[in-house]
Amino acid sequence: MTELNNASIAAAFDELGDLYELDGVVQYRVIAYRNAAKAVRDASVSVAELTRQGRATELAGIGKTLDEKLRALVETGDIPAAQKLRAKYPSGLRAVSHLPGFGPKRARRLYDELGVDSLESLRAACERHELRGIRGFGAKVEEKLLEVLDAGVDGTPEPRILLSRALTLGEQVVGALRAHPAARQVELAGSLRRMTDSVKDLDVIATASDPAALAAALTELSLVDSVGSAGENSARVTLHTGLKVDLKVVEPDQFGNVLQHFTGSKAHNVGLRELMVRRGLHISEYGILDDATGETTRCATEEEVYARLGLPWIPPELREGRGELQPGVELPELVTLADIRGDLHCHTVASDGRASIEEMARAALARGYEYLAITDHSASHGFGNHVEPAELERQIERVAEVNAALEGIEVLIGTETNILTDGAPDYDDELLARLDWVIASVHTSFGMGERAMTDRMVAAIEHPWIDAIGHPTGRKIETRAGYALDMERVIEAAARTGTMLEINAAPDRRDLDEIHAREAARAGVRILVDSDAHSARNFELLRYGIATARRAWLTKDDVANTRSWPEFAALRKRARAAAQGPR
DNA sequence: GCCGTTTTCGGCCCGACTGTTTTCAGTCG
Repeated sequence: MTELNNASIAAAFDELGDLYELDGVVQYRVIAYRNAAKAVRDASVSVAELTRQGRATELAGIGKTLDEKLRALVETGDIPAAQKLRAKYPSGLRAVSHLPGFGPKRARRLYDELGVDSLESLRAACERHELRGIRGFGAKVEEKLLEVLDAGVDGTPEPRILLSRALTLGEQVVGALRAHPAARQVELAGSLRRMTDSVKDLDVIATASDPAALAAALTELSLVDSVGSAGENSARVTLHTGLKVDLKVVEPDQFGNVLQHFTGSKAHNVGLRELMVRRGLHISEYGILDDATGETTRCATEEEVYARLGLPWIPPELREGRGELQPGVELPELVTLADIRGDLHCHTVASDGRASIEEMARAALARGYEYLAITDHSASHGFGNHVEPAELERQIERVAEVNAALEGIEVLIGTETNILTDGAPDYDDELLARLDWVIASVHTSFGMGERAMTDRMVAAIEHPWIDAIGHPTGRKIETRAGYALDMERVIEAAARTGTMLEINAAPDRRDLDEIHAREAARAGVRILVDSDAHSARNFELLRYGIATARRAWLTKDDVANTRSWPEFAALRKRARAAAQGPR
């Protein structure tokens, strides 16, 4: 049997939550399943393994009952309660309940009264005007529903947009609005401000001398394709790219409350309100109501909001309900882009990059870097753009020449060597030993089982000349899941051998992700944040790797390439082995 | 179904919007 990963366990809990909701159980029970799904999804260790060890209840939100359900899922591959409910409610009903404006209650009513059990039977019922006879439904609902069904909406969520793309657009929108004479403050909020992997839409919060004028200004931007609404203090538009933008113009004395509210996340805000209600404070986007005095406090800044709640200001990247609100928690001083002093993963024309060694080195120098490793693809890359051993010998010479010619930066000769299916690199050790730096990545045979893939990765980690693992899970955001990997074993091996693990900053990778990076750092693994630049401009992409590092609670000290070259050089596995002398 | 500076029972976040209703349930963020 294939190993149950956390994502599939979370999906099982979400499904069971939906089914219970259709069944009409008390809402808090449904919420418990949703919370459990999030806890499993956010868990940094294998929940299946945790369950087998009898430790699943250590997760917040997993109690006796959910532990039993977990055991059934791990042992049999399914949960008996889910099987029963699936037999009771046709699978098409879940799709109906996920239509816009629909939920479990309305789906259930149509099922009970009209026998609607799929999108097809729902359409038929609409066309026969049967819905208007049901309490709570009318002609308008039928009309809208047919529109939605004709548009091909099927209840599955719309694909999310990669952060890099949304942020580029968001910064253009914000820049344009800030330039407007009526604008005072203009800030991005929402998941974009939290720097999540991808976003659904874009929230902008502003203050202005003339709110209606600023709202109108948004609708007139050349980026805008269509205007949904524009009012006295808000506007909603869709950009040419399909991204929706929501602007809210608020009073300056509540800017802090609104910005905090719309930055989220939902989990953070719910957690914050639950925590504060016990202290007699009720938080909303309009202010903080104190039970004791009956007065509502409005805050001009977010700092004031958190201060009024007795908390330090929490960086947006940490607002995910992942422990940032736990009493007594010490918030880390997060790593910043300015802390980075070198990049250990980039490509040149020798493989699939666009620039020469010198161009890359000069660009790195211009960014203020103290070191740069040239790491072209190795001999079996498989996409045509690879470096044969003889070519790598010539790269060693070229890099030495550039390094000698350039003042102020250490240009390192490295490679991004492929990890073959047995875990070996695809250059021989003698050649690898002559390099300054070796990063190793999986680029082939993604389909191996978890055991074999993990063995492969651990073997690479244990290799004496492999200094770091590049994009360790191989995931592509919104496109493909990573290959099957037991990350606990990978992290343990990396910590034991002093092998670094990368946060690859390519915006569609951000791999390691924030969950694994946080766990790796906790285990004592040195984390790299690398651009994987394929052109001089690509060094800019490092900000997305830094965003992931911050979401992983990493400090400057957790990230290896915040160090000076001499300090970093000494941290490399090859340097540590040399320091220990011959074995 | 979970959980505990109101702890083993009785709570469990906040407000807007929508379409249907004469006072509100359900959905959404």
